[in-house]
Order: sequence, then C-alpha cells, then structure tokens
Amino acid sequence: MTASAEHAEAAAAGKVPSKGELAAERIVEAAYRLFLEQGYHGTSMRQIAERAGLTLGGIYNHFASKEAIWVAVFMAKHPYHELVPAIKAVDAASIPDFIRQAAIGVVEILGRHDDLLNLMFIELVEFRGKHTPELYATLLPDVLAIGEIFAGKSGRLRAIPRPILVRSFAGLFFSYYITDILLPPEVRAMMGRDALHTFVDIYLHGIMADPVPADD
Amino acid sequence: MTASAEHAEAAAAGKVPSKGELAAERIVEAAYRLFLEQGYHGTSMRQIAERAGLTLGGIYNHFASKEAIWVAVFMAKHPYHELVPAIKAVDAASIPDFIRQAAIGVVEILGRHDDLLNLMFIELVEFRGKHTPELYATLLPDVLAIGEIFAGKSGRLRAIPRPILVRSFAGLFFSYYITDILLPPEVRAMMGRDALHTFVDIYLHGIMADPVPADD
DNA sequence: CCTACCGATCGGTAGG
DNA sequence: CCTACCGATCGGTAGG
Repeated sequence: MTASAEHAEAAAAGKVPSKGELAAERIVEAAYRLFLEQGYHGTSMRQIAERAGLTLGGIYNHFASKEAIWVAVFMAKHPYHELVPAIKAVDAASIPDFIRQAAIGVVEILGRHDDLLNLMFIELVEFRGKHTPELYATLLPDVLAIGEIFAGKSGRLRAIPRPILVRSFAGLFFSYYITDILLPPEVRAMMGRDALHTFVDIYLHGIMADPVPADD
Repeated sequence: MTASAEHAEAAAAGKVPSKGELAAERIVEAAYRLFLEQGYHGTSMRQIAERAGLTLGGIYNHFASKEAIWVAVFMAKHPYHELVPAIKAVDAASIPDFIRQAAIGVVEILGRHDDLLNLMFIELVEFRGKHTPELYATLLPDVLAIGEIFAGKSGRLRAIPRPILVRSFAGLFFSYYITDILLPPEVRAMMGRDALHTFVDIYLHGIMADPVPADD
C-alpha cells in the first residue's frame, strides 16, 4: 500500500492523520523501499531520513530505534496484506477454477515487482525470524478462511488433511516464484507463461479426486 | 563440506594444500558460518578474522575485499553442492520411488540445519542476485543430468515439458522447505512428517499418468 | 601475517 | 523537528 493509500484509508475511517502520523508514514515508506533494495544492515538511518524528507535526528521523534522501524515496515508491508485479499476476491464455482484464478492473480502481483518476498527473506536472514511470531496472530484467521474456501467449491478433493492442503496451496506459489527468480533470464523467457499453467495443472491433478477439466 | 574434508579431498587429489591455502579455507569456513548467522552486512571483517584465527590485516593476504570473500563462500558452500549429489545417488527403479527417496534425502539434509538456503537468500537480498549468473555455468550440466534420470526410470509421466518437469521437481522442495520454516513451531510439530509424505503424494499424482502405487 | 593506523560512516542523543 | 555532536565500529591499508 502506498502512503497516500494509507492516508485515504485513514480518512475513510474518519481519522484525519496528524502531521506526525504522516511523517511516520513517510519514514515507513522510505525504509520499506530501501530495505527491499539493500537489506536491513545495508540501509542506514541517514538514507531513510533523506528519502523520507527529514533529518536523522527527526526520525527519533517517531521511532525509538532502527529496529523499531523494521518492525513497523515488516508488519505494515508484508506481502501477505496484498496476496490474501487477492485470493479471497477470486470468484469461481469449482476448486480447479478457484486455484487457476488465484494462481494468475498471485503471480500477477508477484510479477509487478520481483522483490515482494524480500521482506520475508530479510526477516529470516538478518533477524533469524525473531519478529515472525508477532505476525501469526494477525495471519491465522485468514489462513483458516482460505481453508474454508475450498470447502465451499464444487469438485471432489482427494483425502488430504485440511492444514496440509492449505500449506500445499501456499507452497504452490513459493515453488513457482522461487524457481522463477533463480532462473537465468534466457531460460525464464524460454519457459514463458507455460510454466505457471503447467505448475497449476500438476497441482490440480495432485489434489483432485475427479478428473481435472481442461482449462481455456 | 568442512575445512578438513576439503583438505582431505585436496590430499586425495595429490595436492598438498599450502599453508596459505589452509588459511584461505579457514577464512571461507569462518565467513560462511557468520554469514548464515548474521547476513553479509551484519558480519564484520574483524569477526571473520577472529573466528578464522588471524588478524584483520592478515585476511587481505588471501582476499582482496569483503565481497571477494562472499563470492568464494557463495561458490564453495552453495547448498546445491550437497543436494545434487544426494539426488543423483538415489537408487530406485521407478519414478515414484525415485522422487520419494529424493524427497526424504533432501529434507534430511535441509533438516540438519534450517539455514541451508540462507546463502541463496543473502545473495538475493543483499546483492540483488548479481553473482548468481556465475553459478549457472557450473550448475547447468547437473540440471540436465537430473532431467535424464526421469527418462531412465519406469513409470509413465503425463505430458509435461522436460524443463518444466525438472523445475517443478526443484519447486517441490522449495515448496516444502519455505512453508516449513515459516510455520510456528507448534503447528509444525502438529503436521509432523505427514506433511512431506502428503506433499510428495500430491506431486506424484500431479505428474504421473499411471495410477500412483501406494508407499510403504 | 601482525601492528598500528586511516578516513568514513554507523546508530543514537543532547539541547534547543 | 534540526543542528551538532558522541563513541564505536566499519572496510581497508602502510610498513615492516
């Protein structure tokens, strides 16, 4: 979400953001982009200050430390905030159609910037995942909701425990995304969009008990 | 590979490592562990020197810069060096058995330390993947070899382009591994080893044209 | 390979 | 929210 979008949201909720809130927003936005580009330790407070349009000292009126900025960025900008609503918004009657459309939507979002998952990797590598538990409380209801979506669609699933089904559904995207960013550009171009289609096709044959209806 | 293993290998190849080569090895080994623990920018040359058992200045007799150490570590310690031989060593007659045993072997290796893929993530986040192309030349023959393995086993595959098949095979492991390390410990314990079994089962149903024979 | 040092930059703070 | 500063640490080097 952009700073202006958050602003608009705050306004819609009846809250006029104070000047201080706007500055904090600018700091988070600036830090977010710098962290994606350079990682956490590779980004300095001075760079954040400059991009946010204030001086180094000014930052400390809004955040107690560099790590506090990281926590704010990690919570507010986690790709999950963009991906889960996109999945929930999919309108499809059958499980295969749901998964196909969800896959297209997710990959489209991931394709907009190839560093969307970097926040996750930074947290893993530079913080050894120590802030991740904080996120789970927020995340859990959505994960359960995605499990429910499967139950509401037509099409018979093979006997797969619900939690593992949801996990494998998430895994489908990791599988595609990670192998995509690791590919040399020429090879990636060669595979084209067929790869996603085939990945989804393999997954559908993997989870459905009924024959999988052809796409397109 | 440990420093002593590399030493033994060099000796077996008839090369007696010089004192300087041993020091360079110790530097790579020390940097490797520190990078996994703290990332690249989070690790200082002084920490590397201390753990390698020499002083800061001494490092520069072996490496021109900190980044040169990164390149040496990235090339020598990439998890691919451990994973590909393990996959090639699998002895199975059918494709399903091959994939099941490969999955068990890979996950066993990944399980030994949960930071095995951190090298990859650091390269992605802190260097924006700029050294990755150097690795492809080394990697390509092995990738093709894995494609050939499928051709030599019994069992009919669905019509899946060979490159995408290999990519999806790699993706299976990313899918399992990433969703594993992101899981809260309690949930991970709950899913247990079933999850891997189910992931492999889904994948096999996804790629095989014949009915998939039951495991165990 | 060590000692001793360089200038630059780091995260953070005092005081206004 | 800025100016001016703190001590600590950074990657790297000269000279031996």
